[in-house]
Amino acid sequence: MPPDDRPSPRRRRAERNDRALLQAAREVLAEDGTHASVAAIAARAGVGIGSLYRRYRTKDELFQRLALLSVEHWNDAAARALEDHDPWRGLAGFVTACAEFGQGTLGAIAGAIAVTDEMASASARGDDLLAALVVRAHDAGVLRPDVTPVDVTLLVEQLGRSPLVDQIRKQGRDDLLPAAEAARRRVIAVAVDGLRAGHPAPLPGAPPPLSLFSERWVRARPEGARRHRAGDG
Amino acid sequence: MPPDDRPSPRRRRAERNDRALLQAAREVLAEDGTHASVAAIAARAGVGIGSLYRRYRTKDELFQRLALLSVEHWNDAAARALEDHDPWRGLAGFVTACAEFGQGTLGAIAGAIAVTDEMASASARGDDLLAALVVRAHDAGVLRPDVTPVDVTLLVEQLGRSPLVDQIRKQGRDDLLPAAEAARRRVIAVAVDGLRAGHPAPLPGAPPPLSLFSERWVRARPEGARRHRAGDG
DNA sequence: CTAGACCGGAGCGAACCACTCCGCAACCGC
DNA sequence: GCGGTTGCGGAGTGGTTCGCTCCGGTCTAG
Repeated sequence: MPPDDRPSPRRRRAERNDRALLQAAREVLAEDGTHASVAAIAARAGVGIGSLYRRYRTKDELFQRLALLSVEHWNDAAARALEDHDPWRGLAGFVTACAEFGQGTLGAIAGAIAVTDEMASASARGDDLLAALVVRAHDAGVLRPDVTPVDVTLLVEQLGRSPLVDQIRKQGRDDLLPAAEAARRRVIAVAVDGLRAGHPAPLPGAPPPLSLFSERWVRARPEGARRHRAGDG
Repeated sequence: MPPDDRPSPRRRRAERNDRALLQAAREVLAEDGTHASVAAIAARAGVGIGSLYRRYRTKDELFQRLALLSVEHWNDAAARALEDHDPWRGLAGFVTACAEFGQGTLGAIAGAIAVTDEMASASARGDDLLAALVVRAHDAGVLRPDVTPVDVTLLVEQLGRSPLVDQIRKQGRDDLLPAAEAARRRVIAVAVDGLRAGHPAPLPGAPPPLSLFSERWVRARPEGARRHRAGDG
């Protein structure tokens, strides 16, 4: 083993800054969506703009790294869920972990950044892991039978952002944050319990198609000429 | 009664424009949050900026009207739910109606606009109506006993925005919109079913305090000097 | 045909954006 | 101690977007 695994105070501070930057980016992205600014991210992280730009050459590069880490967190959570012998506890824990991690904040930059090969392959692996989780739960009869992996993914995204927490953080009411996060966990628990088997009425409509996701990450239409005329024709 | 209740083509068009403006504002607010611009709202409504500013003196005035209409929709839905003799169907229908209406988009402007007396009193009436709905459902034993009205409100807000639908709308993929909205309804159905009585494990943590809401609408801190130092202290 | 209500959008100053550049302080080998 | 080096914070910059005003054009009423 290398005896010098304490890299250097210099490097340690840089790594801490990097973590702070990524966490700040998640928070600002949750609050400001597409309009999240690098200045806001740097300020939230307590780091200068210059430091941010030494680590990431552009804003897009920062967001790409954020997206990759998010997919990897998804995969880790799914792999850990599969190790749990209880199919329901595994699936419920997976959804809860992803939701609390803030998986839903990524929707804001979908279509705004380029998808790297690394992201695509990690995401494909995530799809397989989730499919395995869902199949196992279905076989055990603990998951309501009309739920598909796409439904689960959408639920994770839906729960992965808390308007309450985001807004309280934006207002700087740090005193209310713990209560807001606790409240959020209750809402997540309610929604996750809705996945259980044994509901009287089936889900409405047909299962959602996979294309809903595959098309989400293509770059947005270059020209924003949507017409919604309200005039008198 | 006035015999002239067909006002005039002029006025009818103005009213149509107003409805289009309000709906466009809801959509743009859902997509862009705090940064929603009047230009985007007017364009989405297919209306000139000048027309928007003739009807509403400022951007804040438009948002205030939007907030008031949202509270009134909440109240109407709650009153209609109380007329349903089935306590569960009433409550579930209420949550579903509010979520699909897009009640959650309002969180973005909470703290950014002033609260009028009209909004405050309508909101107070809404609290009473929801409390009645929840009590009735609890008495009938159809609602999981550890759920409070605050939990229900938070769930409505959580479901009241669909990242998927918002982003697909922003990308202009109108062809995918129906599928996205159908998928959204399934997620809402899952989460609402989680409110039912008969779950093995109680909700985590203590019931959330009312202060989470009462404090949300106060104006944001005038000075944004939050400190999150990441330096080496 | 004329008067005027009502519309759309160009234009304005201010604010904000992503990004660059540089002076400064903390760490290193010596 | 001490120069060299490394990473740092943030003022500066050109360009974009903001909320809002104002005016020429269009449709309606009589």
